[in-house]
Amino acid sequence: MESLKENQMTQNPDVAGMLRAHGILPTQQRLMIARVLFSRRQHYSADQVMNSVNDGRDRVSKATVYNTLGLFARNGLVREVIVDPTRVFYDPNTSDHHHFYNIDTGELLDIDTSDLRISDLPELPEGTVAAGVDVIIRVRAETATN
Amino acid sequence: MESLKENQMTQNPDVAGMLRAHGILPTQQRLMIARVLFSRRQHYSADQVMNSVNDGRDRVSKATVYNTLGLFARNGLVREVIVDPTRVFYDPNTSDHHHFYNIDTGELLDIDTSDLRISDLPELPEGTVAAGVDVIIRVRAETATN
DNA sequence: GTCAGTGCAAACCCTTTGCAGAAAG
DNA sequence: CTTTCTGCAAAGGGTTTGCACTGAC
Repeated sequence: MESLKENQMTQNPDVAGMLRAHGILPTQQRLMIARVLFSRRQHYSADQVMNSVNDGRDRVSKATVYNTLGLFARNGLVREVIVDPTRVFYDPNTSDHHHFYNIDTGELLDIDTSDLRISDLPELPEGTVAAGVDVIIRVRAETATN
Repeated sequence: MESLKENQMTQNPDVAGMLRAHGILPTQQRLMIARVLFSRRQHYSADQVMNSVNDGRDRVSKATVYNTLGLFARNGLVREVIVDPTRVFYDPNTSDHHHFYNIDTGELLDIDTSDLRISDLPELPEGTVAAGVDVIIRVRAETATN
């Protein structure tokens, strides 16, 4: 039990604390979902989270997965990435960065802010305040014969 | 009949020709949809196109609206803008440009390329070729209490 | 014991599809 | 006349919701 806990800790520094820090009560299901997101630190669709969480014996329902991801996003624990009209991706990396999106494979990759500079930001439309900047570089598989 | 045609021409330079130039057979319904897109030159969700096209007496079915917008997008007549997981926007402006998206109102505004410069584009992931760059500046209504 | 969280299934909404009838060339 | 397009209604797929049960504190 102690070793299990230690093992988890190495991969996921205090997930429960992260949840609390974002005003989220750390329940079992939420912890399971958060561990998936923060151990691999990739991008996940709700469906992928569903599968990753439920490959073991302990199960989390679909409704809870969706509700929890929405909760995490609202509270700033993860970032929603909108690149595909058919599904939302959740990104555990909330620091300022951008994305490659492979339209053939559905793969999503981070682009560090230092690798892409935006200058001459235009004035915002009247009566609005900035809420975020998303840069998506769409790519295709080179071999795509199409 | 002549004056009607002239009137349309002022707003929409040769819509039929545009369709043909993109390899699209200009049928009545497609012309009606294209006229909506190219007379006001704004951004439309499929539903907004549906409503605009069908405010008159001549009607176009929902299936045809969706299929036609998809066809237009595949053939490069319009650009799909993915900013909201709940709906796709269609942009009759196919020149290189970016967008403001008001997450409160759903309003979409163009940003000219000259008003926003991207430099230091990172190397593409191995085995991929560029397919497009989308920059979305998300804004909120200033007064949003939320 | 009280209140928030969870699970299930059904509801939702946008979008796509199957197929018969209509229109275009 | 042949081929493509259109319309309708039904299916599809990701996401949300209603409500009773469970678990957290």
